[in-house]
Amino acid sequence: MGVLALLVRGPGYGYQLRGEFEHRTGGSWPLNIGQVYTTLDRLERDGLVARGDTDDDGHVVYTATDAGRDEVARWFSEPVPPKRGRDELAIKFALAVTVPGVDVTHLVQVQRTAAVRNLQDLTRLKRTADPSEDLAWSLVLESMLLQAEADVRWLDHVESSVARYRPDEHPAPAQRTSSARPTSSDATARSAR
Amino acid sequence: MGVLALLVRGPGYGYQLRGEFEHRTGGSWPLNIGQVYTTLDRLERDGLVARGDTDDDGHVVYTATDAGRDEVARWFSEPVPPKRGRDELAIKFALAVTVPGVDVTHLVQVQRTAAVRNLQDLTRLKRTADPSEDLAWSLVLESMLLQAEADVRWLDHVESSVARYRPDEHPAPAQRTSSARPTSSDATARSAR
DNA sequence: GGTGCCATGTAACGCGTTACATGATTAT
DNA sequence: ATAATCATGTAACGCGTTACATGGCACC
Repeated sequence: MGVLALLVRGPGYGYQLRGEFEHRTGGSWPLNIGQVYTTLDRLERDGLVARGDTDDDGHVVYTATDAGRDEVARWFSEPVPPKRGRDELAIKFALAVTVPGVDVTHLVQVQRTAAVRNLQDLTRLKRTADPSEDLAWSLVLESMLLQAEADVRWLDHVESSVARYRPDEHPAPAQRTSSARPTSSDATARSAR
Repeated sequence: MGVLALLVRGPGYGYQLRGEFEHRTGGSWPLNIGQVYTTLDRLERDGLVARGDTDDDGHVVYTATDAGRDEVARWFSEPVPPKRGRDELAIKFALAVTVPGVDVTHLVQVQRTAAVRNLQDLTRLKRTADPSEDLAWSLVLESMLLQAEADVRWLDHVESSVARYRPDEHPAPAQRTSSARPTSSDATARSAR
């Protein structure tokens, strides 16, 4: 659908389409060039694009057909399916709390470290992006940022849940001074510590 | 890895493994039974599980090998790869603001409606879940909830970004009469020509 | 005369999805 | 009896990923 949508803008050829797609995502979503051509083949097979003659520069130019435009219009008018789960992070912890002998607390630490680092990288990237220049890229960046924040929040939730419901798998932090442990509150503040 | 991890708990057979996996996710992550068997074949091929004889009830029992246990242990010790993008929602909007003639504001509305509904469904589900009973399922539920919340937040961000940086594509809500409200059919018609 | 980018492909592999086939046991 | 559930598979299809092959062109 991404390639097809780009062709709705106007005719184009494989190599160029990859470049435009990757540009919209600031290069963070590498698109294999081989797949672009096989995708164009499939789109042609399904009657969504038409392969034209090579242009003056020898490029193999494809054009969206009416059926292709309809398909894109439909894609843009329908919401994406709710995509139930299939998040690897969630699956991993769902199984980690199921399989005995897994140090869930340690796993939380490992994952949070990775998530926070990811958050920092994205924040750094954000400073170099200009939404008035590359609106698509800045939107994608913000999407990844919010996703990373949600990951950190969820990891906090996992940690406190394990502490609450599986105390035996949660070796207490030695000090039983005060249980002034923030249960689930501000994830961003905690992760910035 | 999910099937393999379940086998680390102890021997099991295909049908049973699917049941346990789906139970951990409250049935919200349907696992095709055919794939379970092909997956077991592959795991056996790779030496991660061993196919034993059929038990007293005639079940084909598989057992995790040492290599399989190592593999699971490694999986649980390493963070999930950051998974750059590939979020359909983000891709859709990145292209929506790229392709001319797409009613981005309307698309935001459609997506937000779906996201909010999703949020309500999940919240309703959450009330029926007991974390002390099904910790895995309640963690997965919370993951989906936070994801849905992040989606809504991001959609708000998209809307305000479009209003700020693409004011021409953001028709002001100045509907004083039976206004010419841009509908999906308008978007379809526009992009289909 | 290399190095690197532009440009178009082909081939192999893995795996998720769907559909279908088959038979045993259990419930109504 | 018959419908549902348990249980084990096979086959076809689509598609993402990776690797490889080929050739033109530009730049140093």
